[in-house]
Amino acid sequence: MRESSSTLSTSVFDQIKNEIIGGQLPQGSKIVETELAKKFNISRGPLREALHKLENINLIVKKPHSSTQVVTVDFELMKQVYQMRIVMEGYAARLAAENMTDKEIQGLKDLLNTHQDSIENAGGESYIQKEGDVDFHYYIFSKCGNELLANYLESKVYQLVRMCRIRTSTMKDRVALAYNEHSKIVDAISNRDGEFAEMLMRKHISGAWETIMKLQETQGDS
Amino acid sequence: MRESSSTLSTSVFDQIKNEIIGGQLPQGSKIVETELAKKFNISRGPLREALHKLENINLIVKKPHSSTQVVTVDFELMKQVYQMRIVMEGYAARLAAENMTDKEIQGLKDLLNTHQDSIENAGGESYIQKEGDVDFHYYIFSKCGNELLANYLESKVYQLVRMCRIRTSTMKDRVALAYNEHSKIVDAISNRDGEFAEMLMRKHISGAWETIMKLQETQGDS
DNA sequence: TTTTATTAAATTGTTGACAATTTCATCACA
DNA sequence: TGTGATGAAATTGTCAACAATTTAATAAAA
Repeated sequence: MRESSSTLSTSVFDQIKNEIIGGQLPQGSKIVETELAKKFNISRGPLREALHKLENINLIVKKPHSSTQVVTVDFELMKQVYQMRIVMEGYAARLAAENMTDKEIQGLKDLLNTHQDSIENAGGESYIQKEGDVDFHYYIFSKCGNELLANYLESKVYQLVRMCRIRTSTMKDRVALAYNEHSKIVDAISNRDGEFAEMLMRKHISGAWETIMKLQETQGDS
Repeated sequence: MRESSSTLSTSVFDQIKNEIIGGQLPQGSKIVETELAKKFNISRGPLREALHKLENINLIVKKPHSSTQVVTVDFELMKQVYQMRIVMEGYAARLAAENMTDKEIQGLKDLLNTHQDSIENAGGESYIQKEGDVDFHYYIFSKCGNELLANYLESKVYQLVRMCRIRTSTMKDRVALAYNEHSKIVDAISNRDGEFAEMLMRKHISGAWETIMKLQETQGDS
């Protein structure tokens, strides 16, 4: 996506991040600085900085003088992550209704239309909708007017969301449902009804979490 | 408070943090690694790690290859910080009402009583109540059952709150008012009414923000 | 056999020197 | 006088060696 790798540390940070999210570095696996440094052909200095950044976005956990591990996204953590989404994205929707410019709201409507098209054309192809879902949520919180909020969601919450293998996108039914819910949220924002937008967004994400929980029960842990 | 400084990096991190919050390192002042390293008698390695951590809790801002500055807490940032307090602490109160054990709720009631005593004894001495206010809020979000949420408030929000010089505690009237509002919040939590607790907490912090805004207007910027 | 010291190996924390980049002052030129 | 190029100083980024700490492996004792 972004090509900001002006320094070795940030470059390696991006690479390791992708490997963790992609699963090449498995959850819970032990991280040894010397090994990783050799792997990326850098010294331990910038590597340690990269690891620090990864720790700060909750992708690895460190104990001083001791072990460093890739985070394990268990059920409890995922529950907390979705609680954070519920409260933060809910409020972001409220702020968006209050602060977005008319032009930005029009952009949101356009985004929604492209998603509708892609759903119709792909006949419910889940992957596209999944990306669409992410785009939709990104659009709202990145333009809500509160950088602290947007930055936290992007840098800490969504990294962990990506690491959750079980996705609502695997449920075909939910694609259309999600679109309808998105549509109502856009209406509320367009009507400048912040309170309603917040409530709808909370319900929307709560619903996604309920779906994940059900899948978790039927599929077992992962 | 805490004496966790098992490593040079964390120790210096704590020291610099205190200097920033205390004002010895003024807002907006330029940070030079070599200077700071000399000041604390450490090399630049651990210092850089400390600076990275400080960047992560929003106390300094870095541009790659370029300037590093202590954050400037202007009105816009403070507004965003209080928005975050409103939404996150509101939700924490909801979770607390749902998740706190009976014993923890009793502890909250006890805490409230000690505050009442200190108000009566000190005759409205603001400092004590200010600390009491902080204790009250800390107690709730640290026992809400969501570590991510608690950690966020502690590490990213409250550091910035401390840097805001203008405090509601300077208004004597607000001390008693705050106590009453705290009391109602405790009742809602005790009654396991999460929705009400969230609403009350939102109102409580919104009120504090309104007070700050008024002071800001009369006193001018700072 | 189990438990507890003791010691060696592995790993992280720290340092000072070196390289790359940016910033700022100086000077030439229009 | 103002503007842009040039180079020196300051500052950050990177490296490889060293020190401190933890982990494990081994041996001694109960």
